[in-house]
Amino acid sequence: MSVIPLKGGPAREAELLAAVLDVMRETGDDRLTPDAFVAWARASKQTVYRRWPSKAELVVAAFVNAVSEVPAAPDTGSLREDLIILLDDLLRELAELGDIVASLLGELRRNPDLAAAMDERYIAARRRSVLDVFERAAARGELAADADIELLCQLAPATVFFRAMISRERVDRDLTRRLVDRVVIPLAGKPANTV
Amino acid sequence: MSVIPLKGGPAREAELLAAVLDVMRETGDDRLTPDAFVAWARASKQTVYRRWPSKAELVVAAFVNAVSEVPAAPDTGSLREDLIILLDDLLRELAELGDIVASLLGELRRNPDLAAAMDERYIAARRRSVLDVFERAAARGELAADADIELLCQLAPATVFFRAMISRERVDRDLTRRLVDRVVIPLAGKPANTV
Amino acid sequence: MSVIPLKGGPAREAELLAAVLDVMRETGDDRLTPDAFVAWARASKQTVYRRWPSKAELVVAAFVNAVSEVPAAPDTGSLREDLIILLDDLLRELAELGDIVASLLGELRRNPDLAAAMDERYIAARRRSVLDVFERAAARGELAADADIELLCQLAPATVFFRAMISRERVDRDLTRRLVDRVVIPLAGKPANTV
Amino acid sequence: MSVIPLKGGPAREAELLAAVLDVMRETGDDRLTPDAFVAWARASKQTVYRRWPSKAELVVAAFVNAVSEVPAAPDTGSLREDLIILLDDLLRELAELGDIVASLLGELRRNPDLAAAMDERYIAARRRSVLDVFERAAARGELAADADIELLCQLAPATVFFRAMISRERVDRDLTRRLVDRVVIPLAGKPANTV
DNA sequence: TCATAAGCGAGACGGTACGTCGTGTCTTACG
DNA sequence: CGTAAGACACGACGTACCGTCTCGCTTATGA
Repeated sequence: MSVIPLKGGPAREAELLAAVLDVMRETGDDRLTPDAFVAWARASKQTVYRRWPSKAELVVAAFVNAVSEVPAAPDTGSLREDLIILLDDLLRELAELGDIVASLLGELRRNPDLAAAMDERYIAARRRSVLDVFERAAARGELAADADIELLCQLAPATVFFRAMISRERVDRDLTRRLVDRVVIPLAGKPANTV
Repeated sequence: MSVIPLKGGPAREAELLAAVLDVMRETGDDRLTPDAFVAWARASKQTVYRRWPSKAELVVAAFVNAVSEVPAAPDTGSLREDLIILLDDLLRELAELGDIVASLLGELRRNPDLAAAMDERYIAARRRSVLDVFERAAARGELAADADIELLCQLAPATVFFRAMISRERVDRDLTRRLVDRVVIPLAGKPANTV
Repeated sequence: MSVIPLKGGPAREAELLAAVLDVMRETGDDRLTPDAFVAWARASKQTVYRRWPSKAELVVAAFVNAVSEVPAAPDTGSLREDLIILLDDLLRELAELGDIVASLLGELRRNPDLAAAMDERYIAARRRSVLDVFERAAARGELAADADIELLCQLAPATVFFRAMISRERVDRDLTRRLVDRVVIPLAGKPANTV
Repeated sequence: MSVIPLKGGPAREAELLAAVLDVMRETGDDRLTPDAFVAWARASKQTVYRRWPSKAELVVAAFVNAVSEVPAAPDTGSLREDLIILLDDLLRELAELGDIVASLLGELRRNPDLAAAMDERYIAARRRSVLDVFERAAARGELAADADIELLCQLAPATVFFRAMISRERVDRDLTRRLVDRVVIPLAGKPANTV
């Protein structure tokens, strides 16, 4: 019946995860129904559910697969430049995958396993990148000794997320620069007047 | 059949909205089914759907109804105290209604009307409170002339939301105080006294 | 609000019953919903339900009201002519009100009160007419002494009803004449060969 | 979750149709609700609605399924005996399924597809049986040459239906014998032996 | 070379949520 | 008090969604 032989094995896995995003883009947003998905991917329900035991797990897997290709933390030698690069990356991500994140938040809240996977494979990874940037800046002596790095590294991403997810305000490169130049750098840097 | 006469009119509306949260608390989280709800509230589907054309609209209405009772912005005479009060209020709200917000974010993203209602009745109202606090502080001369108030007033709530909704980190009074003392006040305050 | 003063009293009753048939004719068939009815009749639910405790009772009342205007049994002096007149009357009735009868049969079957009302005010009345005709024929000596009048008087109406209600076959004046000339008269009349 | 595997395919179809009558018998009469039915049959709404697009179609299908098992027309060699067997069969059917027929008549009247199915699978099949009986009688020379067979074969069933459905009079074996002996046989038989 | 198993596409299925519609009761305001 | 207007409780009805299961086919691997 099928003229095109269908692949199996791990290659299929990536293909299916990519199909998740394709269907979401196609149909507009996060309205991904199993039937629509398997029809689009020419897959069987069994093939999908064998790998990911629920739709939420599938979507999380597709999401972390999509964002896992982002390169390592930048290292321009400047805290400001590194932060801007990271935040602009986040901007792009949310523009493309924000719908998925939003649709997952409810599910994550009541599924600890899923939340753990999302945290480990996405949140923690990004946090690591930001911390790397800050640690390099500290090594370069760009940071105040008493800077609350844990809080500092969260302020800008939190604000970007807040505006993208909750308050639905505009999020653009102007915002990321304001955050870096008026919030993070002033709080992180050695105060000029103490020199 | 019914021995207890049931209320009608606008009084019923508030009763129904309160019932939404009751059922959600009862059943654990956002699993509010129309049948369970009308059974709990001794209401008819029509009675509900006449007022709110979908479950999402009902839940949003219940949410904004629940948070609309919060009193006006605090005015202790101190920016720091005012901010701490506001953030601790936010803390309480998210502890109680965070599940609802999380479960709504996906829906809000694809329903502009719903997002508008949520923004107008919740986000914008809270923003107004924070802005009031900052404006009073400015009037008292507590703020630097060039402070980016729009950004400043968003940093702390955004971080609280981020940790409560996305990164699922602990959110407590210690956090709100760190945010005020190490982020908002340092960025807002006049650097005059350090000269 | 209403510029036209609305009637009350028994006159309204007949008006409402007539409205039942009007709405049924308007909307095609027996799909009579209480809301549609009261809107059409500019009446209140209470006004209707005070008089007829259920939709079925209302429809039965409207039906018997509609068919109660049929004149008395014919008396042409000829059994054949009388029967044809009666059957053609039945034909007209079913053409106009057959939908109502059909839609009522299920309800009548499980509502003895309704069935009794229908029987008394419609079935029995018609039966009386047919029996009258037969009795006059018997008085004229047109009937065989051993004719099973009870059965005879039912054959033709039963066949008309069967074709109109159950087998949905064509029912016309040709059929009524066949019934009279080939069934009822041969069975009722004195057999020619016995003369 | 389900430990007992459930059948699929065409076997399920007959099972479901049988369940319709079971539930109807259980709940008394035609009060068949989709929810009660699927619960009783351990079926899904989709499973039912995929096959029969409405409750009415389901009930009609269950009815014709139930009556389609009736054996072929009797052939005792005697028109009278054959007719009595057929009418007594009809009697049993109406005693068991009369409620269903009555509750369907309204729906059949406004749904031509349903009426066609009912006619083809029930009415026409029964008519064929009666015609067979008459044709065999004609072949045996039991019928008058000018007998209106089309009408004749309808008289007795019509009367049985009329009394069972419309006039709600008693329908028993005495009636069927009266119909055969005083109506059908006298009208059908050759008058030769009376000469 | 053939058979035995494992993965797959296809899709029916059980279960449940969701929103619409029909029926009869009740309340409110008006005449 | 009876009425018009219409909100309401109750429950039937049909659609959509999620995850499980079965069937037959293809493809690898084993004898």
